[in-house]
Formats: sequence, C-alpha cells, structure tokens
Amino acid sequence: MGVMRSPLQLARQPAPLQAEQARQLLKALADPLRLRVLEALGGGERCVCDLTTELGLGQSKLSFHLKVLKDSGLLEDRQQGRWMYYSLRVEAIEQLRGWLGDLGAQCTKPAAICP
Amino acid sequence: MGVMRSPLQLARQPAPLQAEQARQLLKALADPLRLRVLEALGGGERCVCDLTTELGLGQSKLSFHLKVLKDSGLLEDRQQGRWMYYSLRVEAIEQLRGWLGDLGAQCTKPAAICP
DNA sequence: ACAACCCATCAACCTAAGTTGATCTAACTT
DNA sequence: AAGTTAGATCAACTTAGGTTGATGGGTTGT
Repeated sequence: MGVMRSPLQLARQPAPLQAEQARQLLKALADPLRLRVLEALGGGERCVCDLTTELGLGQSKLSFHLKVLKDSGLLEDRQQGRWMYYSLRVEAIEQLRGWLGDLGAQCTKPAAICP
Repeated sequence: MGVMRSPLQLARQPAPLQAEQARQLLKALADPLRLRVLEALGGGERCVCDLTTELGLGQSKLSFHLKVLKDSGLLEDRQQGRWMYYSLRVEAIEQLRGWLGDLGAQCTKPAAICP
C-alpha cells in the first residue's frame, strides 16, 4: 500500500527531499516578510488577524505570503469559526535541514584538475 | 584585534547566522540552475570551462549564477593561470543548517488563543 | 434575514531577477 | 607583438514575483 501524496504535500516521515522540493522550500523561505511570519509562528500557532496587527501588514499582502508558505509545505492551516490558524510544519524544516546536510556531506572528494 | 569582514563574507567559525544573512543564502539556493551548479561542485572544485560543458550552459549565464553564489557566501573562487576554480564553502551550508535548526527548535510553545 | 467580520482571491500595476549577445580584460601561446 | 583563450561585465530584453485596492464567500452575532 503506497502512500499517496501531492508533490508539495510532504510525507509525514522525514523522507529525503528531492532537489525540486528543496528548492520550493528555499524559495518560500527567501523573502524577508515571510521570514518575519515564520518567526512570529515560531511562538506557536497564530490566527491571521493576530499576524496582521503584529506584523503591521495589509490583509491581502499577508494572505499572499501565507499561501506561498503553505503551498511550499512550510505551514499548515486550520479553520476555527471565522478564524484561520496557521502553524509551522517543523517536519518540512527538518527535511530541508537534512537535504542541506547531504549537500554539504558530498564535498570531501578531491578536486579534478582542469587542463 | 578585531576580525574585519564584509557583510556577506562569512566568518571561519560556524557563528550563528542572522535572518538577513540566512535569507541571502536561501535566495541564492532557490534557483534550479544554481542547484545544478552546487551539485556539480559537490564532487569537488571545478573550473568554469568544465562547468559550462558539463552543464551545457552559455558562458555568460553560468558566470552570472556563479557570481550570485559567490556573493552569497556559498562559493569561493581561486584563479590559476587563465582558469577560475570554484568550490563549495561547506561552512556556509553548515551555518544555514544551524539557522534552520534554531527556527525549528522554537516551535514547541503552546498556541495563543485568538478571540 | 441582515449586518459585521475574517480572510481568500482577483486584476492591474510595479519591481526584481534571469537571459542573451556583445564587448572587455587578463593570461597564456607562438 | 599579435593572436588566442578563459571568464567577467554590460545593456537590452523577458519573465517571475510582490504589492495594492477591490470583490466575494463563509461565519458569527443580533
């Protein structure tokens, strides 16, 4: 019984990341505003209304970035009444960490000489 | 005697990364072509001429991306005769890994309730 | 049912980032 | 010295990404 999952919806286990998946995470992380959002969410799950006031952002703007983060797999959301709660997916971060580890682990081979 | 270094030229020790520095690394990593370059460099130091043929890239294009990677601190270069050699800076990768670790470590706090 | 509220989505706009071909410099070759 | 090669840099263009204000759908409160 194979585990069905969409390309960006990462598996529950810290399965090794492929380059393209890693790139999506990296791209999502590489924005100052989104980093602020993540830092805010480091303190735990928050609703959008809190985040807007806390970060001083327009509602539409924040919504845009939350979507980017969610689509990358870094966040998950949960609706409760009329509020949306967002929280970090630590697993995604761990996977990316693992991927970076692999990248760094390679480079111990000797150099190839050019001419 | 203080250690003089430019903002993106990272220190030799795995000193903790600041958000902005991390962001530069993330942005540099978040490109498919640059990931291919890094993978190629995972095998060790390479000269530009090798990389162009190996990756099938225009010279100008590769040069552009190498500059981005170098400016972020992910690569270092070395000139020998008329060849430029590029190699991974494992330390930068380790720093980013550390930063990701810190980010993930935060989120164990309880959720704040909204209304 | 109506009003108020939370948030996602859309379209138009604006800015940043990657691509391409050309030019320029520095280092070897003969 | 003249020619060749490796690679950086530049300007013009193209594309991708972020911003803004408006609209709409779902949920709660009266």
